[in-house]
Amino acid sequence: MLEFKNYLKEKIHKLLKEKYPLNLSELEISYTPQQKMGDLALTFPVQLAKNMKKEPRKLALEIIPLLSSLEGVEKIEAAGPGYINLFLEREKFFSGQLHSIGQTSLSPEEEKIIIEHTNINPNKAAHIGHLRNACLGDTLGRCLKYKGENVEIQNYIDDTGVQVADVVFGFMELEKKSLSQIKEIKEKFDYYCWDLYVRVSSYLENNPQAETRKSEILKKIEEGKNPEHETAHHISRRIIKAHLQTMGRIGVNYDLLPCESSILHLKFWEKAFSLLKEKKAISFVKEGENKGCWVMYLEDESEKEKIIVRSDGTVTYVGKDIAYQLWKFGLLEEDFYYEPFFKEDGKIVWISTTTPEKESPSFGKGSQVYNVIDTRQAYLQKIVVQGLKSLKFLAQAKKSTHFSYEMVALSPKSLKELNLRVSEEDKEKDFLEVSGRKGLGVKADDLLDRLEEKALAEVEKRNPELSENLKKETAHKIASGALRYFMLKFALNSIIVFDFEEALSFEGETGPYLQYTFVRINSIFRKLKEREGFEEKDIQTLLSSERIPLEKLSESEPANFWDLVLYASQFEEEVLHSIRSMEFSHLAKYSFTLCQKFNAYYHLYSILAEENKDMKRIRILTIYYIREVLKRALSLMGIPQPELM
RNA sequence: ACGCCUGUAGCUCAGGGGAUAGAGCGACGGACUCCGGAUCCGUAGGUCGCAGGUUCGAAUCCUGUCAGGCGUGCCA
Repeated sequence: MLEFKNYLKEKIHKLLKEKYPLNLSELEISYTPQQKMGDLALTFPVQLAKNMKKEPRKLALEIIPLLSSLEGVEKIEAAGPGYINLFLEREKFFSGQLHSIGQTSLSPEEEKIIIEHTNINPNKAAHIGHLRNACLGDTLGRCLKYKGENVEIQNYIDDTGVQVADVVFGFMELEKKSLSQIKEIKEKFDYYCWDLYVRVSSYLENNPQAETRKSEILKKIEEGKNPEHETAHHISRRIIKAHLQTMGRIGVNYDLLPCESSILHLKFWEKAFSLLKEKKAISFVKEGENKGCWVMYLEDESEKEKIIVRSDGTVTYVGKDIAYQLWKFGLLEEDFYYEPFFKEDGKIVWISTTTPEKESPSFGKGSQVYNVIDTRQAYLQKIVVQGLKSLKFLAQAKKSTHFSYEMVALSPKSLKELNLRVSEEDKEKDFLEVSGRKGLGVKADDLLDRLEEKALAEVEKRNPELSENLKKETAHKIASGALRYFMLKFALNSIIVFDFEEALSFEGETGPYLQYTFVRINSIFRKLKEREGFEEKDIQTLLSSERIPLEKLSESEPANFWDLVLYASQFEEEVLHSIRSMEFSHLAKYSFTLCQKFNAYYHLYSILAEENKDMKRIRILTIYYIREVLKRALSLMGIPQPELM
């Protein structure tokens, strides 16, 4: 449809530009609210009439005869306040759609796009908040790749930060464990650290004098070559592996893990610092409360300046982030070294190091960068972009996108279910922020376990004859699909107040509903093969042989057929729309509606039992078309496609 | 105090100038001897927070206002 609309726009513009003041960009083509009004609606006459001081409806009627040469259009009508509605030639359109399956009319616009997502502190297990981030980032990546873009996924690891230091403190000071003792811990390590981190946080709150030791640990971790550093390194690497495994469960993976430790040791910041000073992007404060600091002034003068380098000479988090952002664009004249870290499905995830390695791919040097971080980081992201602007990297500043979304919070009901204790003050609230520090959160693996357990029970109920392995594999796919759809279906601005019952649902607007639809279609094809020996390759014969006699359809079928096909044809428009608006709930909603339309159709018209050959052929082609579109939609959302369920 | 976001059906949310405001859940009532009931069909349920304004047209844009959330660290 995207391609067809582009053709229409250009053609209409060409036909009308002599007579009317009309811009190609203003020529929006939308859909009619009802099939009987036609398929596509041109709304421009209303606006045009205003500019020309004419009556809209008259203008529409005046224009219609000029459009008679549009290909693929059967009928044109004036409608409503002055719209021009187009009726498409159905057979031609449907046939065209079938023949172009597998081709895309989207095309890349960038040299290379870098997406940074997940970014979990490597000191505890991943939780539901991290899952939202990963699902969004991963889906963005999948959609951009579908569009043809060259995409690199980075997962930034803050392996030298205070959060890791906290857990090092816990092991060394609270548990008095040596590194070898830590290595011997057999329990799920990210869970172990989750609890320890909570203990440390409350200990530090009650024992402020311990901060001295913590600062010392932090410093030693940065310095390297000491027990604190070794411990931190062990913890972070082991937890990163746990995170990669967790994310692997829902089909999320990465190309590169850039580490803060590498940024420190390779002196990325020093390079960025001299650049910032050289271009006068930051200034040294001699007077006042920020005396001795290097600060950046914001474009928006109402906002106060942001400290980049503290009066003791240490750099803040944003400072390091500016250096990292510069590197992503290839603007730093410095690079990491890389080594393989983890293998997944034969694909290597690389990690940054400080020592040269024999062979490694090239990373960074993006022409566009997306940072997937929740909305609470909006201020800091703004400063990172300001940094680029101040350095006169205006093009890169424009191509730096904060992919912002609201947080995941916990409902009071979920808290109760988790047996988490909450302060009196927090009890009053409608929802509670997830907090690793307080241990308030649903661990990602726990949620996935529960989803898999429930899915397995459902599979067991329906397909008891399957092998154990197949049951488990199917349950895993359903669990993953349920979670991914759940994380995608909310608009970015919407806070997800997490509720178990809702998240564990497999009915209604859920991932499994979409998967079920897909399974049903495949089931028809499986039966066609079993009963009639009809195979996939026969679809191609059906397609190429003769025309599709839509006139053989009767009663309500033409309308239902056309409604379904026309909607399915909008897939690529939806993908593009989702990318442009960075709102993947559009894609989720679209896929759901497509399934609803299919399921309604499915209940009305049978395929296997249909005796009329022409009708059967049309229906087979229809469900084939829907399956192909649905397949692509699911894969863009990272929702697995089970054989059965 | 300032900045950003949110307020739509009992609940969770779509729709973000255009034709009759939609889903899911929950409630109630139904569905094929037939391709999978994780499905489908129907009924009830709405002053789109409130008040102004712009427009041929406003849930949508603007202003004000009320309510809630999140930011505004020499934390990360």
